[in-house]
Amino acid sequence: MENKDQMFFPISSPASSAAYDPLTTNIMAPTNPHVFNNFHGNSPNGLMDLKTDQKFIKKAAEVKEPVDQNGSFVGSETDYHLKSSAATDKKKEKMIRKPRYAFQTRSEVDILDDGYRWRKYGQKAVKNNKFPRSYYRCTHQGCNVKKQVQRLSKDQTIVVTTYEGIHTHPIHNPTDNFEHILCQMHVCTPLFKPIHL
DNA sequence: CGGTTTTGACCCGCGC
DNA sequence: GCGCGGGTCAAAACCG
Repeated sequence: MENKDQMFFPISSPASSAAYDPLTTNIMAPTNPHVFNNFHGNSPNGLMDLKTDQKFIKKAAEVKEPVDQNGSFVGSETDYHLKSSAATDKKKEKMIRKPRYAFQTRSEVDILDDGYRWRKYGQKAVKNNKFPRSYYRCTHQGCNVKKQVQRLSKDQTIVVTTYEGIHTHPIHNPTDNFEHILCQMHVCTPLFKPIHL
């Protein structure tokens, strides 16, 4: 497969903007507001029939890596099953997982501003990858959406962002953000597809 | 001073 | 049972 770039938004980003400032960064988003509206469940033709109260339990096989050997995106399905009666309440709570969606973009910066405000709560080294994975949580009160951001080791220009959960509130700064997005884009939306994990 | 980032520790599930 | 890897916590540092 030589055409692996077709799934990406090639984004020309100012290399100086390496640091993430959610209050001032309005550029370099990989997608458009319609896509992200799906994440808080406002879209009538919502993303793959999301349900806001969807509750699953993680099966043994968790999603490991949303990208295949070719460097192309893979929407490998997260394996979920119903609660086991044997588990304790606390364990059950821990095992609940929300649907996850991964985006793959080509960008010089790790943090792609999607209009929401995020707080970083962790960073981990990833096996077989010289780049760390960062963990973020939505800062909006009551919104428990998380995302993970990491680069591919074999192509450091590619950033994989994995979202978990659905926003329960409107986008932080939709209009300004989209203006910048359009300015930054080289390719348009039809090539961009969120994949259900 | 309040919100965010950093980072080591901790927990848990899984494979061997 | 043990080690490894992924994910989260939380205290300290940082910053506007």
